[in-house]
Amino acid sequence: MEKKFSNKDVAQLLRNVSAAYQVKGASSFQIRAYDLAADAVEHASSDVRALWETGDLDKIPGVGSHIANYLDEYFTSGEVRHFKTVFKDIPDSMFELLRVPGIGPKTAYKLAKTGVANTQDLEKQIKSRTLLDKGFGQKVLDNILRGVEEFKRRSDRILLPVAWGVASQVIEYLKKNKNVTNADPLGSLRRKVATVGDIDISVASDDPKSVVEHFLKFPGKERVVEAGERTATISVDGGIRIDLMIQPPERYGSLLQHFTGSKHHNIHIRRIAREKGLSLSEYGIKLVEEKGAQFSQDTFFKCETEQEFYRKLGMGYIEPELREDQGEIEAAMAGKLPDLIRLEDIRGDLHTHSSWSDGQDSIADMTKAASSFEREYIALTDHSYPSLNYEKRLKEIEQYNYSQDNIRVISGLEVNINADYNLQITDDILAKHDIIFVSIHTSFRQSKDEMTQRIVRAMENPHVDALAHPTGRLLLEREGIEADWEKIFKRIGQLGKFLEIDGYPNRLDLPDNLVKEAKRFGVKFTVDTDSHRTEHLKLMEYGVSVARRGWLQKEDVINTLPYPKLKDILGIRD
DNA sequence: GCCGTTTTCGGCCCGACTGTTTTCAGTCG
Repeated sequence: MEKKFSNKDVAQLLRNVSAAYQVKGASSFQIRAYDLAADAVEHASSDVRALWETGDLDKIPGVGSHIANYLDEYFTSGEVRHFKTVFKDIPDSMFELLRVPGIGPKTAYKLAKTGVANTQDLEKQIKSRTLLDKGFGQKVLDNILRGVEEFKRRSDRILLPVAWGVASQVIEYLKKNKNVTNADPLGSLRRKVATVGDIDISVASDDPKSVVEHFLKFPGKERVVEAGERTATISVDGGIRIDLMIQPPERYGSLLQHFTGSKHHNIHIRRIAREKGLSLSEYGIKLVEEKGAQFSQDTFFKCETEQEFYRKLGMGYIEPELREDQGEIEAAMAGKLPDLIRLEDIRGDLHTHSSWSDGQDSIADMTKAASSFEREYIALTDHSYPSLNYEKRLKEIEQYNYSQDNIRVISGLEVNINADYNLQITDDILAKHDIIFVSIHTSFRQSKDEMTQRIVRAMENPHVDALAHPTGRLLLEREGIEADWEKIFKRIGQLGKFLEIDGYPNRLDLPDNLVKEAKRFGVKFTVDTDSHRTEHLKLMEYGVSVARRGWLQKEDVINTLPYPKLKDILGIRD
């Protein structure tokens, strides 16, 4: 029951209203209003139902008085009378068919009306040619069928590092064409969102035709979805779509800016541009009407770089990770953008596992590998299994520190917070280690109040330093826990303790929006890999990308400190 | 339906590709 009211469910409801409006030919602005509200709800940093409870629904940008009233009715009674009339005469199957790529509201409606029950039925009916004489041409049906096949195969989203890997291969391949002067990822991938839907790539070239031809021959290609003059789309293994966009080098900045998004960021800056009489596109900045005397009538700025693009709009350069319309535009205009943390700022990794618990490699191997990444220190934080021989493990770490001076090894543990609020092991064992992470690994579905208490009590234990992967989410697998984050952040801030940003690919936890929130409470962070084998140690960049999306600077993150300072802050004795 | 540093009314981002109803609609990003 509770699931029906998640942000994702509410967003889906609003998208369905938008689709129904499109079928019924409502005003395009009304349609867009529902789409924007749906996006805003889906990406809101708070639970939409919690906002409703406190009467703060209209604080979500894009949700105004009308939609707020409808949602009030929805949360109160489970349905909305107005929406029911909107959905009248529209078969339910339309909304399922909409999930197939290439099928929009109009087509979905038409299919549903001809009696297509769902995607399986759609596939069957296309193959048995029953739809041919019902207003669909062969080419359209072929295209839909390919969409259905793709839909069946693909999972909704891809983990950031997986997408990054595919994109890197494509970019490397593209650069083999001598007409390609530059190539970069675009979209949510470039903004380093935790999961991405498809892969967009930009290319700077004066010979787009040859680049498109080259792209269509990419070795991993499954099929060509479309191919034009300066854009093309292919799909690769697993139904992942790769979009290519090409502009000449002198417009490359405009292209990057346009397709990096986010949609909301671009809508906002275009609104600001319009107020200045400017129109923005992937071709550049164009003067549409004279307002003030800054520009002559025929001015057109192509923008070779994004820096130039933002400068022309009177803003500082906005890093891609910030482009979510979460205050970065205002900050850019006021010259108050943060100086974001970089991968090079990281000096050590504070959350890793060895073969003492569930890791694959020995402490010596983990440490050598960390040293090869030029880390100054590494904390081994094995799980606090009750059966572990803690004394022997501590001895091994101590001896290892004596045996070399390339890297400092810090003795640590990752300790479960039990459902009864107690920690997995006793304080006397905790006291013998230099860093203690606590984390939730059981009873994920406790009530919000219990969960909040559980975490706060654990953090109040004087031996505890940091909360590891705070929400416990597993991307594409499991939702995070429900807790009163504001309360938790406030308490951790008071205690002067730390929140972890876990960079493990399917965690990326604390999530970026909560990172930004926690920073407001003065909380400091540690960005770690949670490595379980030596190869994982290189995944630090993904943790850093979460930190950047959360507006963190170097000084917000304790493992940017040199060891002597880190030692002080963690209270490590010699 | 949303929204406000000239506005509570009158605007609302911009363009590519495909198929086909050859002047445009549908879909996508």
